[in-house]
Amino acid sequence: MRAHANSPGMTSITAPARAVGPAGNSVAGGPGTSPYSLGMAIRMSTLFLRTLREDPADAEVPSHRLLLRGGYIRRSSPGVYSWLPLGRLLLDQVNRVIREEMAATGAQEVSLPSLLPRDVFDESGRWTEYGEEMFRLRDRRGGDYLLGPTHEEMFTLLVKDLYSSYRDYPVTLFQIGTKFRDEKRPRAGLLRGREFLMKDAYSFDLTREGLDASYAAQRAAYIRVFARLGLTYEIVTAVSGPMGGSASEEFLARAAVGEDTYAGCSACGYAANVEAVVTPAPAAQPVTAPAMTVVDTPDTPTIESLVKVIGELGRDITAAQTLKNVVFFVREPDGTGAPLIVGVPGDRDVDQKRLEAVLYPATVSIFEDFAAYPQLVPGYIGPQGLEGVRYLADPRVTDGTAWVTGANAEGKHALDVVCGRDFTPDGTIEAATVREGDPCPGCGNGLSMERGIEIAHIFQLGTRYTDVYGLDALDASGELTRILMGSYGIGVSRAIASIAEQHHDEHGLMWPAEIAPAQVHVVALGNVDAALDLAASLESAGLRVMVDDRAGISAGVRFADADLLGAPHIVVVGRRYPDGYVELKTRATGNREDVQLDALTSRLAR
RNA sequence: CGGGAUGUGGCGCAGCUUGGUAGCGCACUCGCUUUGGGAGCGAGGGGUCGCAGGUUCAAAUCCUGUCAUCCCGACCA
Repeated sequence: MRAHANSPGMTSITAPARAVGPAGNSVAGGPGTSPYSLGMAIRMSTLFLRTLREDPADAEVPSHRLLLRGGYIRRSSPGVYSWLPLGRLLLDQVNRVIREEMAATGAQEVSLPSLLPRDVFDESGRWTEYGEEMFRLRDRRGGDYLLGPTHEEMFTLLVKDLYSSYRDYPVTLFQIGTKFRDEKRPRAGLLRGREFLMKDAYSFDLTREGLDASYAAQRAAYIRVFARLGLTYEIVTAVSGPMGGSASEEFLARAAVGEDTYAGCSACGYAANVEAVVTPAPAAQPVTAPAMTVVDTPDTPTIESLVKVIGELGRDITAAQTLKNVVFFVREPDGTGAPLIVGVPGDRDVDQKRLEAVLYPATVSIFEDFAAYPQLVPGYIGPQGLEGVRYLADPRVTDGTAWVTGANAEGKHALDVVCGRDFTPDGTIEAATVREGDPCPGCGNGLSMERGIEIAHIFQLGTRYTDVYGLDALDASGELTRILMGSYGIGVSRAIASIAEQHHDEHGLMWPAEIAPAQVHVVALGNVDAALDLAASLESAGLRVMVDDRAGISAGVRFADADLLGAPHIVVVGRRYPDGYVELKTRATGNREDVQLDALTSRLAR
C-alpha cells in the first residue's frame, strides 16, 4: 500500500529524487519543496521538524517527552496539542488501521459536528448530568451550545432522521473526530487532554441477539486493531459511567503511567477495572457470638487506636474484625441529597471511585453537617439502632458475622455486634478498597493489581438513548420496535501515546512497522544522491520511507535523530556504499549488520 | 478542590539573597575546517525578564496584587 497516496490513481507530480542536488535544498519553490510528496520519501531537508536535544521541563511521562522531543506534537494550551507533520503522518497510519478494521465489520464512516446544541442534551439529561467536564458556550443570541464529549445523542437522532423500517437494520456508524472534555487537570501530554481524538462507533439493532452480535463484532475488531497497533492490553469488565448502559468492557493498555487500576487473575483470566471488582460474599452463618456489650474506649477515633485499646481490655482483635462506618453526602443530579453511611471492614478504606461508580449519576462528597444529625457521633458510629440515615454495608458483612464497631456515643464502642441480630443494613455496596491478593470472584485465587491506560471502552447502551428520542422501527407485522444501541470508543490520541509508552527506550521511540510514519529511515552520510536513489527505490517497493538528506549535519546527530524518531529500520548509506553495501539497523533490537544493496528490499519486506 | 514548585530569546538554565540597564549551553545565520554515534574555531541575529501597580535617581532583582504553567493528591473516561 502506498501510504502517502491519498488518491489511488494519482502519480507523482514532483521531480524524481535523482534530479535534486547534493545539498538537498536546491529545489526552491514549487511542488518539489514538499518533504513528502505523493509517492515519495519524506525528505528531512525540507520536513517541518525540529528535534529537541533536551527534555522539555514540563514533560514527565515518556510518551509526552519523546513525542515533544521528536517533533511529533507541540503543546498549544493545557491539554491541547498540535500535530506536526510527523505526528500527522503517524495519526494517518493509526486512523488507516482503524478504518480498515471498521470497514471489515461493515461499519460506515460519517462525520458529525463537535459544536452541538444544548436542547439535544437536555433531552438526554446529560446537560445536567455531565457536569463541569462539559465544555459549554453561548452564541450571540444567547443560545447554549456545547463541544461534544461523545456523540450518542447525535447518532441516535441521525438514525431516527433517516430510518424507520426493520428492513433498515442493523446498522453501525462511526466517526473519527475531536472530542472535548474540560478536564480539571489535564496531564501527561496526550494521555489526558481537554481536546483529543476519538473514534466512536454506534450500533443499532432490532433485537437483543442483534445487539450481542454487533457488540461481539466491534469487540473482535478492536482486538485486531490493537494487535496491529502493537499494544499490550487487557480487556476488563468496567462500569459504564456517564454514557450509561449495561454490558461494559474497557481495553486497558498496560503502562506504569496508567491512571486506571485493574485487578487480574492469572488462574481463571478474570480481569476487571477496580471500580467493577465484585467482592465474593461469604454465606450467612449461625449466630455464635454472645450478646452485644458496650465498652469505654476513650480516644479511639481511628481503627488502629481502637484495636490497641480493645486488646488492652483483654480481647485480641484485628482491624479486619472491626466495622468502619463512613458518612458521605450523596447528591442526586436533580440537586436533592441525603447522607449515606457505608460500612466496611476496618482494615479497608472506602474507595470513593468505587462508591461513585455504584451510585452514578449521583455524586459523592465527604459529609460534614454532623450538627443536623445528632445521632451521628463522628468516630463512634455503629449500625445498630441507627435511625433516619441510609446504611449500606460491604458484601463481607453477612448475617451472623460479628463486629466491633462504634456504639453511637462519644468514647464508646460495641463488641459482638451481629449482622442480622443487632442490625440489618439497608443493602450491600461495593465500595471498599480492593487489594492485591483479594479473592478472585471467578475462582477464589488471589487477584493481582495492575495499572493501565484506558484506550477503548465498549458497552451495550440498550435503550438508554433510543428511549429518550423514541427511535423505533416498524417490524414486519406493523408493530413498533424500540432500537437497541451499542457504543464503542477508541481514544486515538491516547492509543498513540500508549504505543509510545510501550515502545521506546532511553534513545527514543520505536514504532511498530504497521503504523510508523516511516518504516525505513535512510541516513545519508556524505552521499546524498545515493541515499535519495535508495529511498526512491524502497518507496517504489511499497515501503514508507524517510531520508535524512539534510546538509551540514554531523553523523552523530543523524544517528541520534534516527533513534529518537523511531522508524523500525534504519539504513545507513555510508563508507561501504561504493562496494554495494549499506548498514541496516533494527531499531528495536539495536542490531546492526551490513547488507548488500540488492538484498535490502527483500530483507525489509519480511 | 487541597499540597508543592516555577514563570528570564525556540529549548534547557544561571542571575534575584546584597537593586546599577541581561548572561550561559543547545538550536538558528555566515565563513573556514571536520565528516560513522549529539564536531572545532571565528563572526552574528534574536529576550518590553508572565502581567499590573508600588518603592527608588535606578527594579529581572525589593513590596503588593494578579494571571499562567507544571508536579503530587482528590476528582473525572
